[in-house]
Amino acid sequence: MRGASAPPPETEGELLARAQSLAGRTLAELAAELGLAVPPDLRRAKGWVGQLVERALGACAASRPGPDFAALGVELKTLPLDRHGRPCETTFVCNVPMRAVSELSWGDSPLRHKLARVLWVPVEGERQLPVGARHVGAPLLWSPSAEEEAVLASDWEELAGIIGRGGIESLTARVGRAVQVRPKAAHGRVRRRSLDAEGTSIDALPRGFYLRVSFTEAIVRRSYAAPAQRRGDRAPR
DNA sequence: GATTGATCATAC
DNA sequence: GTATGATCAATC
Repeated sequence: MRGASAPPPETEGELLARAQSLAGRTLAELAAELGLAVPPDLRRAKGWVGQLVERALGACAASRPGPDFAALGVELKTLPLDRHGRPCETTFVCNVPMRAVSELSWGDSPLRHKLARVLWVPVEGERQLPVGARHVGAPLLWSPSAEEEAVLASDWEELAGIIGRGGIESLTARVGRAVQVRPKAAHGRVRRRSLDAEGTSIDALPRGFYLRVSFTEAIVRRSYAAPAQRRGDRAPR
């Protein structure tokens, strides 16, 4: 992706204010300001919306490891919503550290670190809407509540336990209440070193941790339910 | 219609 | 190939 990029925000408040200034704008407007072309659809540009918002907010380069806003310790996630305010997709969090997973407790897991502080930026995501016509919604700076963290930690223990015992090949996306493990690769022939139940090294398809729709839906629903107590506010536009 | 398993683009 | 950003599309 070519084009310009905003300077990085220096404080969380500045980041949030900048994200709020994006609310109500269309992706075509943001793209024009950054000198970027809008793709006809996302089939061949699946990360385009996320990268566009990264640039608009001055996040670090998209391909580098670590938080999007390194100095602030904040991770940026765009969240595609349907007309009812429900996420259209699950949310990728991080790759599964196949071999190290058995040595990691929830406290030092990549899952906890990635989700410690997240700036959620909702974006209209229905496929029938032309990409450029989609609106950015009101942002939400989030950290897991005690209840949310308890669910995430329990999922980590269960999923990491299965993988740590060499069960990666038998692990399906049905396991986990808030988090699930699914393939994460460029194509089906990609392999990564893992361990089977006997501790023998095997080559397995890389996997990632994803947040279920029900979990992210609850996050956005709560955040817009409170302000909506004043007369009939609805999902962000 | 929702979910799972598969896949796409880009930077280094 | 690895890591970033995710959505697609077959199937349940």
